[in-house]
Amino acid sequence: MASSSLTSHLTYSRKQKSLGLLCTNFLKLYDREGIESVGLDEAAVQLGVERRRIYDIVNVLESVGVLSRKAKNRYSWKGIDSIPQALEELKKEALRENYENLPVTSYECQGDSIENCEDDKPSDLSGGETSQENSTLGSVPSGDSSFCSLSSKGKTDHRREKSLGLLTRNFVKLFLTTNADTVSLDEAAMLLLCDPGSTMMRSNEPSESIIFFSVPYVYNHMTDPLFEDNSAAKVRRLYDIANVLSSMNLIEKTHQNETKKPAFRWLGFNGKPDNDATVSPKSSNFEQSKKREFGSEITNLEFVKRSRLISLVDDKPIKEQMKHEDPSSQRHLNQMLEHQQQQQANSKGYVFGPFQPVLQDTEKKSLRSAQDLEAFASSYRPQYHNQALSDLFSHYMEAWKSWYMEVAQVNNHQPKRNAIQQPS
DNA sequence: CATTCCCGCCAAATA
DNA sequence: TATTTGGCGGGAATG
Repeated sequence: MASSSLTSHLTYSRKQKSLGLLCTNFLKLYDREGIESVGLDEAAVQLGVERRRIYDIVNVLESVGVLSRKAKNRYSWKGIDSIPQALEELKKEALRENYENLPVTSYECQGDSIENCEDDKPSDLSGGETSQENSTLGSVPSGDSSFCSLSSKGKTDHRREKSLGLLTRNFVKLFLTTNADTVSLDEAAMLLLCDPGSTMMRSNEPSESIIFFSVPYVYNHMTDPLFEDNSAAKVRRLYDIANVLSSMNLIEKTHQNETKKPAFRWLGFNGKPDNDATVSPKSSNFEQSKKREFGSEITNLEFVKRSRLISLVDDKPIKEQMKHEDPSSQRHLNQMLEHQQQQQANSKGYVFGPFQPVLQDTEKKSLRSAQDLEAFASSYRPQYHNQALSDLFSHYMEAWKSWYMEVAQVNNHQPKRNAIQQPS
């Protein structure tokens, strides 16, 4: 009770606590001179969110080079300016991986690593949810480790490296290695986190280059037999990532073909100006080095936060208090802040528009060469990162082909429920 | 109804 | 062991 809300009926909105907004605030709070390291606890307190949330954004941010894990509870701040560098790095890495897997179609090495996500779905009888603790067996140590990036192979095979960070990287790579700048949610979902135990694939002739963007109808994991109930759940991670990424204007949410399915468009660094009412909207012809600025000045957020921080800090572990103390008040406060922010931030979620649009000469040069490589790679047919993805890709290519044909022949109503399962 | 995605339980990973 | 990380999916808000 006692919610009051005399001044304004704060209609609770999910937007107010989205990861995107959180990311924006995070950036606004730390992306400035003088910051060289951030503590998770402070961040959580400053932003008024639970620890868990910080992990989320920090993980995706790290994938883009904004942060770097330094130690427990500590990250070193690299800054937004480090993004292009990181992207370049990612691109190179992606291309490298592609070359490795280029000559596909024949998996000589026995290997036959099970790799990839779990789910497997052993025979077992369907149903039976409650809890899936029988996870073991399927996931034996070693297994995947499918991603290459520098080193890190033996040692503690990050059992954990299965999502978010990796997912983000792959997601970005997808854009970096493709000339198409738009990918639908479903496609991304399928490429990044689908993994049926399928083994078929043959990919005899990839005549088409990128099928993605020429597929007549959009793929929908909800109705894909290969997706099988589970896995569809992981799409949630994509949403998370997408939100954070779009808060930095690295990508944009759109629609594949006009009233079609949702998709993401790659904006890259120095995203797009978009209608942002911050400072000079479009007066400057050149993207003069106007430095990125996230909404120029934070709202009076700092004040309140500060006060709260202080009061809490006063003399004991903040988070302790936060946790045990009735969270409603804090939450309330927090909501107010976010609300304010959001208001000033237009109703689109973009708070800071163009940031650091100019590239260094060196970087430009590097980019150029990278671009060449990319073109080369593209003309040579796109291939995807991890072998896992490559496999998946070819596999789906086949599936798509059949679907395509089917659709082309019938060309009636939407293709629904295609008999494609049971590849073997 | 379908899509988007926040919340936070609880298990690995670490200190 | 205690704490830190962070999968994972229920289910509420939103379209």
